[in-house]
Amino acid sequence: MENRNDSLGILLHEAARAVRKAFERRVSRHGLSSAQWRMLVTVTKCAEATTQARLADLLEIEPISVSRLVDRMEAAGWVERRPDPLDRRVRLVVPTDRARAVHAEIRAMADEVYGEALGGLTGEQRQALLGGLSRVIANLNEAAGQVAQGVEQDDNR
Amino acid sequence: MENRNDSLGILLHEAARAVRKAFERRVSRHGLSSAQWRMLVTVTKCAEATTQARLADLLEIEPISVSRLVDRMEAAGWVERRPDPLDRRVRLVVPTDRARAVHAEIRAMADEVYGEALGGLTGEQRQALLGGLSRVIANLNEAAGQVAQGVEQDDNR
DNA sequence: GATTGATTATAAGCGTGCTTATTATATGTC
DNA sequence: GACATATAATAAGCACGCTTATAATCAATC
Repeated sequence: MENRNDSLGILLHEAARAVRKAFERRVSRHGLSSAQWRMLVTVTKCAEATTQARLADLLEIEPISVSRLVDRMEAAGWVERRPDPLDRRVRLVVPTDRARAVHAEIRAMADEVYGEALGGLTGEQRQALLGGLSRVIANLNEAAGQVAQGVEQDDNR
Repeated sequence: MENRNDSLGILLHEAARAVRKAFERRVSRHGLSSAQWRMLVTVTKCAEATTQARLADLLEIEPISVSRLVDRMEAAGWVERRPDPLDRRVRLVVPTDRARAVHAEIRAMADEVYGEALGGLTGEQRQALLGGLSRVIANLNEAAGQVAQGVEQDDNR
């Protein structure tokens, strides 16, 4: 505890876990995990029903992870799966009425956790923290892309 | 590319994952995961053999998580378990010769990842990021401690 | 119409964390 | 010495991420 090794990796690991646990402690009476909350936010944000493949893209997790997360959330009554009349491969995911009902409440809890986490930091320091995190993500994702696709010519999007 | 909802929780989650994956990609030929590397650093730092309970405390994970992590690391030849002559409940954990041999090399890889992650940030910005993370951890751990105390008082009718 | 290749979702199995419960051993008190 | 309590390690089973592999369906081409 005293002489903690404060390397970037360990700090990120611990901070992410602390936020996750603080959120889950607060939301425990709803029985919603942090990963499920991320899913619920994303599903709700998409105005209409959403394919699991699109959810995997938005959440940046693998399709199989979406599949099992939706399994549990469907069992818990947070989302429903509906067949797509246009494509029989697809199962569209939509939030349940119950999910829509508690959305604002849980959103407020999440904001409360963020406020608690950032307590004692000035607006400038908060900006520096969030900006630094964004930069770290961008740096490493860029590097990952280069490694994955080798030395490929420039992207023409 | 991805201009997304940059809430603290999501940024932390993604940054921690990006660092973890960047590290594991680099160290993959050693077959050492990020969690195992944290364990190895901690075990090596403790000059003498260490109990699993102490490791759980240092790593801030549960004893059962240590037990299974050590299981896998023992099978992979990174650490050994030895009986404690003074207390037959205890199994002392020590790094193997092989672990000591590659320690410096992997340390360098980790530093490389951190450098890559922090690329483009000034020294001041890096300080702000690391300081902000420390503050977040401290804020939430303090809050968790208070909640734990409250529960203890409330729980006995 | 049949074949080929993508895409969508899922299955199987693993790593890492958790909660809760169990076993073996130490330790303090009568 | 016997008993109650605390501690060290592990077991069982779950959530959530991953890799690799498979079935069903769609789209395009022959």
